[in-house]
This record gives sequence, C-alpha cells and structure tokens, in this order.
Amino acid sequence: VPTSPASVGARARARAELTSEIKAEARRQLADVGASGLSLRAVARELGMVSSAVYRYFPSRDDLLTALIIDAYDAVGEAVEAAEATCRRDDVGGRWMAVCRTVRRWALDHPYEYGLVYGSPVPGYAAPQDTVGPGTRVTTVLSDILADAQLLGVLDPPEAGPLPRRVKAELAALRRSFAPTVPESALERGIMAWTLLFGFVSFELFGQYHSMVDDTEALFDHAMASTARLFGLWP
Amino acid sequence: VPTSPASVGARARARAELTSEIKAEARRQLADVGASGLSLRAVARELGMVSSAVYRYFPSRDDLLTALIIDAYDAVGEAVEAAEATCRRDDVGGRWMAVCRTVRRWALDHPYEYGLVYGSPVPGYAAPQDTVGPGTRVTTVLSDILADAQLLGVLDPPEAGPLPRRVKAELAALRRSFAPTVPESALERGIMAWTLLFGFVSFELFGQYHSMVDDTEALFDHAMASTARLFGLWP
DNA sequence: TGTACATCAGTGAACGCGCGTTCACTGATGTAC
DNA sequence: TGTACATCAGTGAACGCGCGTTCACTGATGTAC
Repeated sequence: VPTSPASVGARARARAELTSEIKAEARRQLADVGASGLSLRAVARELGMVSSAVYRYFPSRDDLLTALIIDAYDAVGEAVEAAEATCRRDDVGGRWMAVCRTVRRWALDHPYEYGLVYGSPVPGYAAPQDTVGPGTRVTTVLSDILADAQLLGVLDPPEAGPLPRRVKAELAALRRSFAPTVPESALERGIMAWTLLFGFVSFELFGQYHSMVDDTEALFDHAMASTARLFGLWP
Repeated sequence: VPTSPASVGARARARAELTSEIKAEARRQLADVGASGLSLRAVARELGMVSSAVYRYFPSRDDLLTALIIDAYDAVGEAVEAAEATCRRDDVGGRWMAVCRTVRRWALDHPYEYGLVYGSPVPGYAAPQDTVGPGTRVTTVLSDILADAQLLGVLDPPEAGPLPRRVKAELAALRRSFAPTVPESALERGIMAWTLLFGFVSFELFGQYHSMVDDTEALFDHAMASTARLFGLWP
C-alpha cells in the first residue's frame, strides 16, 4: 500500500512540521540580519534545539536559503494567480491591475522575502536550478494576459518603423518560448510594463521614493493604469 | 596662514591617502561578502595594518559603509552629469539617452556599489542624512531635462481626463519642490521613466532577465528610447 | 500480536575560525615659542 | 634655528561574542517477520 496523505506516520508528520517551523523562524530572522546574515545556529537557538539538529532537516545553510527563495517565489506567485483568477477573462485591464496590486501588497507585507528574490543577490550564494520554476509564475500570468489581449484584439497596432535588428532577434526568440501569439512590438511593451511594475515596488520598498513621494499607493495605482494604456495593452 | 591645498602637510596627505585606500579595499570586499558582511578587520588585514588602526579613520563599521554609499552616489552622479553635459541643450532626447546609458554602464562596471545604493537595504543599518544630497544628483539631472523639454514645447499635452485627487495632490507637492515649470501629468510620466530606467538596470543586474533576454544592451537602448517617446517626453 | 532489527531525530562536545570595539602604549610628526 | 610640548598614527593584547559543520552517542519510532 503506497503512503496516502492520511496514512502518513507520526514521524513523517513531525518532520514536515519542524521543517516549516525552521523555515518560519528563518523568515523571521531575515528581517533582523538579512539573507547573508542568516544563521543556522540562531534559528536552532530560537527553536530550542541544538544547532546540529537542524542538519537533519537542511544539509547546509545554503539549502535553507534555497528553500526560503522557492517559498517566496511560490507565495507571491500563488497570491498573484489567485487574485488574477477572480477577474473576468476578457477584462485584461482588470487582470493587469490585479496582478500589480497583488505584487505590491505582497511585497509590503513580506519586505524581506521580496528583497530575497527581487533585491540584490546574496554574495557567495548561487541559486540552484530548482528556483527557476517558481520564479516564473508571475511572468507566466503576465504573458497569459498579453496573449488574451492579443486574442481579443485590444492590443495597439505595432509601432511605426521596424525594430532594430538585434532587438528583433531577441524578441523573436522570446516569443517562441513564451508567447507565440503575441506580436513582437507588444511583447517588448509587455517586458517594459513588467519591469516598471517591479521597478516601482522595489523603489518604494528600498526607499528611493523617500522624502519625495508620500502617497505611493495612489501614485502606484495610477502609474500602473497609465502604463497599460500608454503601452497600448488595453484601450 | 590658512592651509592651502599646496601647503597640506605630509600627515594630512597621508591621512587622505589611507582613507581612500581603506575605502577602495572595502569596495573590493563588497563583491565577496556584500554590504552586511563587510568587515573592518578583513579590510585592515588586507591593507597590512592592525584592525584597531582603522578606527583612526572611521569611528565604526557603519561609518565606513556610509562613506561607501556617499561615494557610490557621487560616482554615478558625476558620471551622469558629465555624460549629459556633452549633449546639445535642445537635444532632450539625446540627453535622456545619455543618462540612461551612463547609469547602466556604471552599474555594470560597479555592480556591488550599485547594489549598495539601489538594491535591498542593509539590515540593521540606517543611512544618515549625509547620503540624501549625493543621492539626488541623478534625479536632478532628469528633472532638468524634463524642465527643458517643457520649455522647448516638446512635451505631449496632458493626458485626457483629470488626475485622481490623491495623485494630483502628490504631484503638486513634488512639482513645488522639484520642477515648478513642468505640468503634473508630465511629471508623473517622468517618475515612471525614471523608475523604469532603474528597474531595468536592477532587473538586468540582479538576474531577473536570466535565461530570458540575452542581448540586454539592445533591448535596453530600444526600451529607453521607446519610453521617452511613449511617455511623450520627446516627439 | 510479539519480538528483533533498522531507521531516524536529537544531543553535546569539539574544531577552527571570524567579528567589532576598547585600551594603555610607543614613537613619529607637527607646532609654538 | 632650536627646543619643549602636543598631537596623532599605529601597535598588540584583550573582552566577549558569534559562526558552520562534524562526529560519536542515546533513545525513541517504525518495519519485517
């Protein structure tokens, strides 16, 4: 009999629970010491266990970091997918705004996890392959919106004048692997919109708007709406 | 007789030299260990001096960090000012592109200093007031370009429909302190362009375009040119 | 259902290392007369 | 120009602390027969 969820032994259950407790405590510590200051010993101490015990759960400090990164990508990805799923499919504008607001909300609620994945890389740490899948969840949602906008015929016509050769080559490759139905010029604008979304959130979170903009929420909402309109992503 | 540059004593000169050697070594170490791992002892060791000697130059580790931050802001600010100054004053498009390319070039050449000022904040470190002045040099150049564009009459007319009340209030305040001659709608687009510029550079530097875009330079150039055009910042 | 054995979680000590900061000190460089 | 004193850079030891990782171990939980 293969182990079904109900028949999971007490040991396995305890293991799963402690694993997430370790991650939760590590997330808490990110706020105080940052990713590069994250310490297995401090996590163990706070959890009332001996430092070597943590090695039963994560073979090294970097593996714990990797788990946190994957969790962060999954958390923001899941939040975005859920928010976007509540919109009518043909309301591409509403879907775009839902994605924007959810990303910002999640970032403000989890600033250190946001910094972990969208901030400066942790020196001496190289993210393994496992992180790329979860890392593309938000972009996948965005390219779906773009594809639907194209299907609905609400995308602006391609800009006047041909794209430079190098840009065209780049976008053609991207198109093949991400959004085959979207014209290249719209794809470029999509990348810009995506970049602006995260650029804004990072600027807000990392303090660049300090003593400059107070009501970042109002500005964000309006800027994201303008973005989509200026970029011809909806009428 | 007040000390003129020529009459600066050997002691003062040695002090100035060692101060910048310490900063240079610290900058080198940023790459290996990051801002939060920066260590006075390691810097001293590499310079062949005893760790306590560094305290004659910087009263604490955080003061050294502050000096690095100010230097980084000044370096990118100076580079941008110099590049922009070589353009004809009425070529606002060329000035914008010069700023964009210089920021990106400097960031690629000094990735860790860029991360220090535009990346995730260093946990446990609060930047003192001295850093805000140098921090505004790039934005000052950008708002000058915007003001000149307005003067030349090349800014797009304000977008249709009034701005939301909260956004209008926010932009009015900004206008008063930064660019009194620029209409609010153009100011908002200016903020978006500025955010997109740094958003792009950060995405490139922090690895978000990895395995997605190869020729980031071509895309950057074209994206920044499109930005200014789409935002009506030049015809 | 009961027993023998294998698996696994957690312990505690140890290794070798690093850190920021303080302090009393030596000796060289500058300054005032 | 020469001397007495003040300033300053750099020393070396020390304080008290933290880290990642390994290892032989105990004792509890699971598994196969």
